[in-house]
Amino acid sequence: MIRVVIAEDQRMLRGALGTLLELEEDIEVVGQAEDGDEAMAMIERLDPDVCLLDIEMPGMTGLDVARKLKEGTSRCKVIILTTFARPGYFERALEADVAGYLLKDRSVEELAQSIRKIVKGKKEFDHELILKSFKDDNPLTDREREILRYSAQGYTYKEIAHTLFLSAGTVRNYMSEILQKLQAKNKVEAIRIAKDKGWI
Amino acid sequence: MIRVVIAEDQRMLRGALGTLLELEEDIEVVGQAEDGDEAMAMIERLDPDVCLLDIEMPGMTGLDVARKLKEGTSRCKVIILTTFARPGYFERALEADVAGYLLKDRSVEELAQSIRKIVKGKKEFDHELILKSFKDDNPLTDREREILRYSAQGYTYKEIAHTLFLSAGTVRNYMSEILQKLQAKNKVEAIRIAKDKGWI
DNA sequence: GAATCGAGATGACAAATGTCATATTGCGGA
DNA sequence: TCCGCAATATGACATTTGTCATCTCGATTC
Repeated sequence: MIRVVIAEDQRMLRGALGTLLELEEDIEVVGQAEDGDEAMAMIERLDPDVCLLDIEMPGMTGLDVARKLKEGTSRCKVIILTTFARPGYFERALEADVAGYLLKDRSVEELAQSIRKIVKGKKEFDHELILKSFKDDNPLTDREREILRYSAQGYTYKEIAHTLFLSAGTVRNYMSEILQKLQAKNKVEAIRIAKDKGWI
Repeated sequence: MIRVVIAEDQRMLRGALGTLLELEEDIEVVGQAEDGDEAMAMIERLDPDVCLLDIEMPGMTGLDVARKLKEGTSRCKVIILTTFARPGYFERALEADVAGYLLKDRSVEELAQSIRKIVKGKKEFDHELILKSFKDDNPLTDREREILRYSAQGYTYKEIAHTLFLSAGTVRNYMSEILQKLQAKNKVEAIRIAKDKGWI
């Protein structure tokens, strides 16, 4: 019997997934969490074979949970299950050594198949992801990403400079660089592009 | 037997929903669409009792479909089924005379109950929505919304002015007004706030 | 018919944003 | 050791953004 924990904040999908996986002969859903923190606690307590993690959840994201599990001693295999085919997310998932990264654009039946393969030690990544991740490499440095993130919150350069202990001019320079890299004509467009690709 | 069409772009949820509703004694899922246009065609062809429409789909949104159905002669009851408790969406749904507006934060079992009630002529709206819609009223005029939407795409005022046959100064004036209404200190923040509330 | 209102325009101004050239420092590799 | 690169800074500059007072031109209302 494969013991599974599901972490997904949207109740309808979480419940449906639970019911349908439970219908499979060889799978047992031992826990359902609605946010990252609950998932983390549940995995440590129940020691399942596999956990399914959504990325965008309140509190800890699925990627946060994956990173933490990697640091710890858990033997639980991690499957990221998300809507977003964003190369940025995928990269970060790879860094956290996940066993699978699957899109919600699959059927539950296919998901069950993937779970079985992963338990046997295989890796499963959605093809679409792999293709994208070659093309759309994040061109931004850490600093640039940080500045773009603050900008996206609505901070002015002066405020960002103050927060990061930089001069306002430097922040402007970074933004100038960002705009060129992303081929955007202004902040707003840069933010849109970067969000779209999952770079911030 | 209650005949239902489901329109939802995310395959996993669509499939799961289909399977689980099909398990109910009195419900029959007669069609599943993955975008708004397909849903529209399917509803006209199959004449179901109820359709479940996601809002954010490629092509026509669920709200678009609801509006079109209202104009036409279909007797099909519309249920909007979405993640977003945004007052803006809710208002627009009411204008399209939908029979239900439910969040994906419910279980499938509860959804089935709501479908039954709606078929009998009742209306079903998620309480959360109703509360929010009193508080967070959209303060923006149509013109202002339009301008903010263009801004959110990354257009400069000059470009927006050109598109809408206005002067650049007028566009700036509108934005100035928008910033005050939303209590934002700049464009970026205004866009963030408005998106958050579902106003654009 | 006068008062009022809303959409749109204008101009002037201040502040923020974006571009560019150039300088310093420190670090990692050949 | 020397080279090059990345991070940071500065100053000068042009452009865009945001604020405000004021104007015109229909509609609407009284």
